[in-house]
Amino acid sequence: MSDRNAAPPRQGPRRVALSIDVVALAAPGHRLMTLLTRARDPRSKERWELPSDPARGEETIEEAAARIVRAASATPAAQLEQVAAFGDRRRHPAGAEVSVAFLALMPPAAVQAAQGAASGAESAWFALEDLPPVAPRHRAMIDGAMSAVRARLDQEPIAFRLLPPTFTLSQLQEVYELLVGRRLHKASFRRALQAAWLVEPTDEWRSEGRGRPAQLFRFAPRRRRGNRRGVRFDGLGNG
Amino acid sequence: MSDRNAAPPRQGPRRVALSIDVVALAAPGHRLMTLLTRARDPRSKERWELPSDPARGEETIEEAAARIVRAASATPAAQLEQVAAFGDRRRHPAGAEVSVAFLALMPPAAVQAAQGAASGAESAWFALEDLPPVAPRHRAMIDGAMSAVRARLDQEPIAFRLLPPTFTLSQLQEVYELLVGRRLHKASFRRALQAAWLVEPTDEWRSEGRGRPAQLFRFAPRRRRGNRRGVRFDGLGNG
DNA sequence: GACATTAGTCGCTGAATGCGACTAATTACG
DNA sequence: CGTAATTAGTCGCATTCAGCGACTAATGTC
Repeated sequence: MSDRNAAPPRQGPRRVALSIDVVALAAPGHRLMTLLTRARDPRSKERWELPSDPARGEETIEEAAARIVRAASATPAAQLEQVAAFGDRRRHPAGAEVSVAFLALMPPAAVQAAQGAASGAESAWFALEDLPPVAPRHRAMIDGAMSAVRARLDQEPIAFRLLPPTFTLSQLQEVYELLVGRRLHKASFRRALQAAWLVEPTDEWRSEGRGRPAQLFRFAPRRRRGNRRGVRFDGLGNG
Repeated sequence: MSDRNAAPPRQGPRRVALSIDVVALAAPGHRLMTLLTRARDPRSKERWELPSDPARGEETIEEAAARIVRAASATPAAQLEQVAAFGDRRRHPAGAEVSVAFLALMPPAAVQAAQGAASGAESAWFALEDLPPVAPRHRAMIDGAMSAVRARLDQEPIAFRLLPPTFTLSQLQEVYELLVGRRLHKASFRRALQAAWLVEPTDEWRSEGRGRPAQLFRFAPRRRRGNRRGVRFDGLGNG
């Protein structure tokens, strides 16, 4: 991608201060969490911000996002998706004119790994409903990332990237409930799941304290005779 | 992280050659069309490219997209939506390292206006299935724009922006069919439309040559008791 | 051993979808 | 004229699908 700073005709578009910012999302316990880093600019109004950095010379913006996640978290992202570019006048902590936001889906292990670190670490996980103040552009990115999640939830296997490789259907349902923001009916959820051919059972069972043990499943999508059929719920009540 | 090779705090992110590019979409006759401009760089491999320009100093990226449309077409966009940022290694005609693609929904009048202009004009409309070669990044943007259209078609009033203020239901169905890329069943389409409370009839009728005259409708969405209900079709056959 | 707790399934009801077949109103053509 | 062709618009059936309560199953707690 060319920095043809040589002589002739055109030397490419105007140069703009551009940042890549990452909304890392995890669902460890019973709530959604995101990863923030300490403000690097001591004059910054807010004390926390999204992991962010400019893209380097020969780096793709998606590669940059992956690197930024690795720098802020011990665990790499299970999946990276672009959210949008933000080029309005909302303030960015590093003063970027334009920023590209990425959504990083993180396995629950990423949060547990961070818990072990010292509490004075450079980055920490926060519950989404209880975030510290962040710069306006970062707030817009977080909101935009959650909207994107809800919009794509029934098209892409987002929930599975927030779970360990093997999980119970109750765990899966809980993640879906966190993402769509309401309770789902158990029987309907499982029926929709079966129709979508997304999971297959393992022969393991987990007994988690009280109650009947649950069967473990793994993510195993099957393209069944071209019937791409997402997991759709319209208005499931409480279950 | 960051090239902090300088001395004091931080002086904002690295500057990157950034362009704003627009996929203008229209549905004048029985096919989808997009607007291309003549390649501005005489050494360019391709002779046509998407309307494109860097964002100016105090301009929002969306404002820049609106300006770019106005520069390439006499008619302004009926609606602008961001598609995505493209920052991979695919070639951009102006050598931009990162580009933000916008989708511009254009009324049919935009194409008729352009037909009147001289054939040697700086921009021209091309049928989507029969585009001249464009740079790889522009091709990716066009494909991405069409994917975005299909993904958002049942959430947002995209089809209406491609129609004149008043239209027949057959016209509306044709636009939907062009956008989703398959035929729809007439009765099911109208039923879904009615359930979504998106149109209201006018008292005008249009007789278009042979056949029974059709009633004209206008776009008039109603938030009916909180039932946000898009126009959903799963597998409508031919009608 | 009764009870609480969690997992998993069944089956009914009402709503939504796929689709063919119908009526309606106009032009084309002999 | 009158009949066919053409486009608009509606009806109603058969099937599928979503919402939901109620049930059984397997474990731990007291």
